[in-house]
Amino acid sequence: MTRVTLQVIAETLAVSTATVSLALRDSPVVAAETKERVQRLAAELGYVYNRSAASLRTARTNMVAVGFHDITNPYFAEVLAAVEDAAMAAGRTILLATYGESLERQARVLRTLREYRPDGMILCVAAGTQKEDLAPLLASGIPLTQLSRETAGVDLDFVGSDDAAGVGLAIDHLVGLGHRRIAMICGMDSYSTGRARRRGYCEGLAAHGIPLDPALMFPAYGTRENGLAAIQAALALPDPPTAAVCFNDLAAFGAMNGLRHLGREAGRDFSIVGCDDVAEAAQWFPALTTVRNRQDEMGRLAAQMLAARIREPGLPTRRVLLEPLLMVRASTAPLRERRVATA
Amino acid sequence: MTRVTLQVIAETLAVSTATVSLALRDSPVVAAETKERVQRLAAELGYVYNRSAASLRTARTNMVAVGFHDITNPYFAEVLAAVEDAAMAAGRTILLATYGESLERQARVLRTLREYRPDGMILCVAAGTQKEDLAPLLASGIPLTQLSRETAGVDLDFVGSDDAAGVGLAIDHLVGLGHRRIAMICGMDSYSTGRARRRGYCEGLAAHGIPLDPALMFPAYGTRENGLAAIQAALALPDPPTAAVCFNDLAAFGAMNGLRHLGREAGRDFSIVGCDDVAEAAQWFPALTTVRNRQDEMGRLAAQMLAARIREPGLPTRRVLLEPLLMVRASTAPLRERRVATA
DNA sequence: GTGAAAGCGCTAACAT
DNA sequence: ATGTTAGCGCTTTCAC
Repeated sequence: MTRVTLQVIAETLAVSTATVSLALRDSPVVAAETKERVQRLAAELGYVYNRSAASLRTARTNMVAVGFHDITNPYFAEVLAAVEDAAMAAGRTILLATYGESLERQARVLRTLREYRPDGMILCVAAGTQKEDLAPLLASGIPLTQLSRETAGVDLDFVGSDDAAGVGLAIDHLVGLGHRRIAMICGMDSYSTGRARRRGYCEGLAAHGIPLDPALMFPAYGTRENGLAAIQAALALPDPPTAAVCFNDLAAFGAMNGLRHLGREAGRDFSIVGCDDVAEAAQWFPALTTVRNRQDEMGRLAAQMLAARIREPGLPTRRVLLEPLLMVRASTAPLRERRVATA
Repeated sequence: MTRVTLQVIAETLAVSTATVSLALRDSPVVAAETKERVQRLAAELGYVYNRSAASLRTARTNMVAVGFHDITNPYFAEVLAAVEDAAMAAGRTILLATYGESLERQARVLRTLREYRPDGMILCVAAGTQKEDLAPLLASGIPLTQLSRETAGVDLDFVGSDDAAGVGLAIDHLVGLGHRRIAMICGMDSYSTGRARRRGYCEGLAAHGIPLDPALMFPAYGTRENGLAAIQAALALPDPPTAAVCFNDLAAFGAMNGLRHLGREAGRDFSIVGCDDVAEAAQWFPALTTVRNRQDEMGRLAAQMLAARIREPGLPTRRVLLEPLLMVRASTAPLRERRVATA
């Protein structure tokens, strides 16, 4: 069984491969009757277009490479789904790779992705990524848009959310409820969202005249486990907080859980605000008050911005910050003085 | 700025492209000194291997196409992460596409994926997929392994979990706690996991001599929303259940939530068992008793089975069912007669 | 409206 | 140890 290529269709039909190629792409220049015959035979023989071959010729692959640090975090899974959807709608397929927070693995992965010659890339970089880490990519001039996390000093399209503003919303809400000792749980300085959210925290407190207490900040990656550990540490403090804003929902879930281990409950005798608004946030008990970061829109926008740049590489660079939205639910409550309940 | 290919390296160094090609792949046949020079110049010029070109020649792409119905469900996101990890470790990159439960979109997607000439495919098919839907793939002979959901009547590698056994474990557990009116929440007959889990439900009840009550089955896709709706319907029954096993964790979360809307609580006055054991299951309140389906192993195994078949296409077909494991946590409790509490 | 021919960048025989 | 040559399957001028 010989593999079926344009060649064999051309020969069987006694036309040229050029004609077959045109016919299969439904070119108006080919006679309707010829098109018809070609297309029928192609279907009959089970012809499958070979994109590698076409790419070699056209220098277009219709692939978008997506490099994410983590797709196990529901937030990024949701963003990825949106990217995939938008890309597919535009006729492009996703080439996917992940690297955790490893710069070394990220470097390897980015190189490999590049070898496939995607038409563009969408990246959410690993923590600690510097301008230099992206140098090969930058030099290659491949259309590139950064998503969620941005790298300092590079002139690239970027779509993320206004993280500082988002945390600001959370602080305003908590202060409005009477809280003044507010912890910041998780987030790190090694990636932009961590920095921005910390900034939002600091500025938010300042705006309300609340002095910053470094003891109330618990830097760590935003995971369930770290959220749990942080809340425990926070409540062990001599002068513990009465509320916390968390770097992301995962950390918030962990924190709410940790609270429970200590016989406390978010929304009753402690207040927790998350960040992201993943699908399960609304379903938790108590339902999580959190900052919505619009993963659908972020993914879709990233795909569209990339598409625009592929179409027109000379475009000025865009940096879009999605407006966050506070979703007030049940994990926050007015401050009430805790009665001393030491058994 | 002319693009750098083997050709230009060859010319600058006054050697042949064959030598350059060999040298870059670190072939032992090339003189060490030559290799050295070639590799240095390549690095200097920022040469990037062109896999499209290589693929055309070698008929290998080192891509694995992954077609999933949904990556927004944390279960599949976790499986995907495991697949990606294993594939990357074996030097392959993931080409990703999703299609929800749409057969029409699935058909398009599968065709597109095939055009990229991946070395193999890993598929979790859309609900309702029949043998005929996979016919083009089957005919093409591309290495293919099915994951989680299997299609009746096709002779393909498959890795999933022993879903019937898993639900059996859940039923045993609930019956052991004294429950006899046990609902089955979500799951549909249009995909194999739905069928298998329903079978596990029926057989589990039968094994304990409990008659099957069709009114206690609530077929639907396994989503949070459907789980919530189902539990409400279940509790509105004249003779309501005292426990439920859910098609998956998402449905279980929805059900626990629905319970709460009705003033009830899983693990106290109702028992809920999930299926999958996604990351948040252990963190829920109450922590979800659920059947662990080992997404890590499933993803890894799928990648490995596919790799084996790529290496040796003649291999006999394998069908592996992972042994499920019941994780007993806090959402289940001994049956106690409800005091009539109608206000 | 269709065909001939060249070439995208690489690898694999085969020759030297 | 290195070079020559052909060709993977497609698209694109350019002729006719």
